[in-house]
Amino acid sequence: MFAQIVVDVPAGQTDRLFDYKVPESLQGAVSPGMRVVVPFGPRKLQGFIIRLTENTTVKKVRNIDELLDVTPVLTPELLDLGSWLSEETICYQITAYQSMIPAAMRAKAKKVLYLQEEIVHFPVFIQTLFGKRSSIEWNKVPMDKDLLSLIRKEVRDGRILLEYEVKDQARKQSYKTIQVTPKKSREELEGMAGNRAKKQLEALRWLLEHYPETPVPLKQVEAEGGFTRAVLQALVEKGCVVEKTIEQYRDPFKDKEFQKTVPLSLTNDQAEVLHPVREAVGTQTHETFLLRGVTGSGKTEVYLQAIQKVIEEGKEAIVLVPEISLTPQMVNRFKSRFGSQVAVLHSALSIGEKYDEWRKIQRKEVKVAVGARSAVFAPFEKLGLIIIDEEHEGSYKQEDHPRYHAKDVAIWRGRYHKCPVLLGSATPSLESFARAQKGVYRLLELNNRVNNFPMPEVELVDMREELKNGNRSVFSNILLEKLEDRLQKGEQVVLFLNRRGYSTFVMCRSCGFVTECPHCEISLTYHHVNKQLKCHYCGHEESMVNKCPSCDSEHIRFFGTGTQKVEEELTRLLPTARVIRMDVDTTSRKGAHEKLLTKFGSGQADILLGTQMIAKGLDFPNITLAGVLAADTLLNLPDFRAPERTFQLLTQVSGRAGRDKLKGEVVIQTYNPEHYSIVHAKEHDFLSFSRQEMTQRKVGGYPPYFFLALITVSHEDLSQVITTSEKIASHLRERLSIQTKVLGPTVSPIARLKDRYRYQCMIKYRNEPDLTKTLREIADHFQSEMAKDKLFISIDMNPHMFM
DNA sequence: AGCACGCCGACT
DNA sequence: GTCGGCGTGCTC
Repeated sequence: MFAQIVVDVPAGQTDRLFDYKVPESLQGAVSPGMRVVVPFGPRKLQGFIIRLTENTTVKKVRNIDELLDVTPVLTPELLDLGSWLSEETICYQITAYQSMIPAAMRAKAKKVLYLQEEIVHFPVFIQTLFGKRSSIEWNKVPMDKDLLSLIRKEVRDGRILLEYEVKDQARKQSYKTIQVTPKKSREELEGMAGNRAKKQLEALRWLLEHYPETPVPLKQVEAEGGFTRAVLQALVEKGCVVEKTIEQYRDPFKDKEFQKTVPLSLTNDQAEVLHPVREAVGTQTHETFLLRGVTGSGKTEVYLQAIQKVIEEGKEAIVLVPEISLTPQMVNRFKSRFGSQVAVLHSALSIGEKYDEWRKIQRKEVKVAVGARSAVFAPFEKLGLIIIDEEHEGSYKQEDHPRYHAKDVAIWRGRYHKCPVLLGSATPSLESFARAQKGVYRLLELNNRVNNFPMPEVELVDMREELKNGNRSVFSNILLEKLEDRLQKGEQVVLFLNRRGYSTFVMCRSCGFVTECPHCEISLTYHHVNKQLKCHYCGHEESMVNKCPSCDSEHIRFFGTGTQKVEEELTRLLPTARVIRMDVDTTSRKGAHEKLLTKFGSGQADILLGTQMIAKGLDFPNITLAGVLAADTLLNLPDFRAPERTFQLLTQVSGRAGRDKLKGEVVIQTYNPEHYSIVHAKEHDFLSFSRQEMTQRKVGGYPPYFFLALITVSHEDLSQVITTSEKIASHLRERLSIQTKVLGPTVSPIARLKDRYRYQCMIKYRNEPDLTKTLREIADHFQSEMAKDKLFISIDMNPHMFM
């Protein structure tokens, strides 16, 4: 028997199936979707079995080395999905498959050196390298030329053994238990009476008294009974007790209690919206629903009751939530309703915790998977419903390979399982909304808030006027007044600013010199905490200078305001205010995100100041004011979705205020108060916004009227980038139809990133059936031609980021 | 991707 | 002669 295997080498030349022989010992144990270790040239690699065959045309087949799974990690469906995904997003098959399983199961190949003789017989260099060890990992060996050649020689002479190992990182957590075997123990007790094993005797008596029937964790026996492991081990050897290793899930929610909730009674609107979804679940029909529901209209309850139906039908559901809003609040709602039937796949979990949650799904121990983008690959086999909450969110598009959109994957799986897909949002993406209006998706609407609370009053503040009136602070007078008012009343405020750090750029006022990242064409952001200048794109850091490096002047000033500076201003202007700042810098530590939110929720702070991450998901009744400090930061980005993102963000931030009995107010500060995305956001008017934005898209030739593909070429050498991107563009113009527009090549909005110059070509098309094929040819052609030259060509179908 | 193999110039 | 530089091609 033979197995066709995809090996873990993401390269054009190896992006195909390799045949291996299934050794006798593994016959019957192997099946498609399992991970294996195979020899590949001189190396050993991880691979996935795609299918099993009876024959092969390959002359010199080698054996599968090792089988890593008992149950396939990829179901037949996921194997299919992976090959579709690699075609659709133009990535290697192995990349697609690897992204479907948790990181812990992606075994990495390792090279290890083993000394074959006494260390003293080796040259000094090698002695110091190994120290007291007899083996060392290759990647721990310093890249020293002389040392490497020395090692090479020793390997050739056989004095050092070079081994390739594939280590499965998947570590199951387990603990040991012991259980007494009463019959054997009684016999032994009598026999032991009077002999020297006093402790053993004691331990046996203790066990028989306290835990005669159930297994007890070893730890517990040590703690409660005060016996040491040595004593218990002796009893195990005598056969009086049996030892068992019990596998344990790491429980990320172990210290938390979930109050059980029951389905709430629905409003008429909710019931009307829920009905067709439940029906589709019941009749097993694939259909994509777009649920547009204003903030506070009770979408989540609709989700919960739709899932209820799925569980009643004996099926399973996936719920996707944007990474950023995978807050405890959101998770709680699902855990509270469905308890232990829920697995949560969250990026804040450790690799081990993610692995455990994933395994609960694989073993069918749960019915619902709640998680960010990659949870769309949850290995369920009886899917009854896939929900994508906040479907317009950019985080559903993966920005590196495979560059998939969770929505496309969800719909593919929905078709496969004949189950509905439910997209929900207060501000649907124009792509989805247009499809719903054309009848491709079915549109469902919730136009009223539960309990009919009014939408908050939104006030626009023209910051140009403020400047004219001599106010140079980040806060308009109106906002400051309202802040003071809320402080006095003891109500809470959220303030939103889309820039972290202290200031966005640092400029010398004498000569105009701006400190830029030496590796990117991006100005450095000043961080006040450690007085460092940081590049937010490559992570470069340098310390702040007092003098201009260009003209020696001391007139260095900070421009552009970030969250750190706002925090400082707040404490200056409102000394009594207790402020919590939430951005990447304060939430990078594990659990920090949750801690800060809990602190705010329990009223230990008055003002929550933050970036994107505070815009959604948080739902505190005492917030009566939401402020957007600079609505234009998003609007001015070089991206055709900028108005759409601005509208969505403003709507979301508005939704934070007044979610309970207290009336909410919103203040939006802007330099573009007449921009349609801001005006319509003020009026909470999605339909007018979408109508106007659609005409913009039509004129500009953007989605949903045209599809896009973006090709970015990058290299350390600028001229290489230009010639290559020109070649690609002209090749595309030759191959693609006349209606398709190939724009560029032009400089990328970030012209240089991590020491690489960047150019891009944009393809706008409506109907181009062979496009992915053509693009794959380009990728193959140039990548193999220039791979050694460190030329990168990235191809992004339906791009969401243009930087 | 890694790695071996092979061909070329520079040295103990 | 041998070592190590890099270009080429293969991995079931």
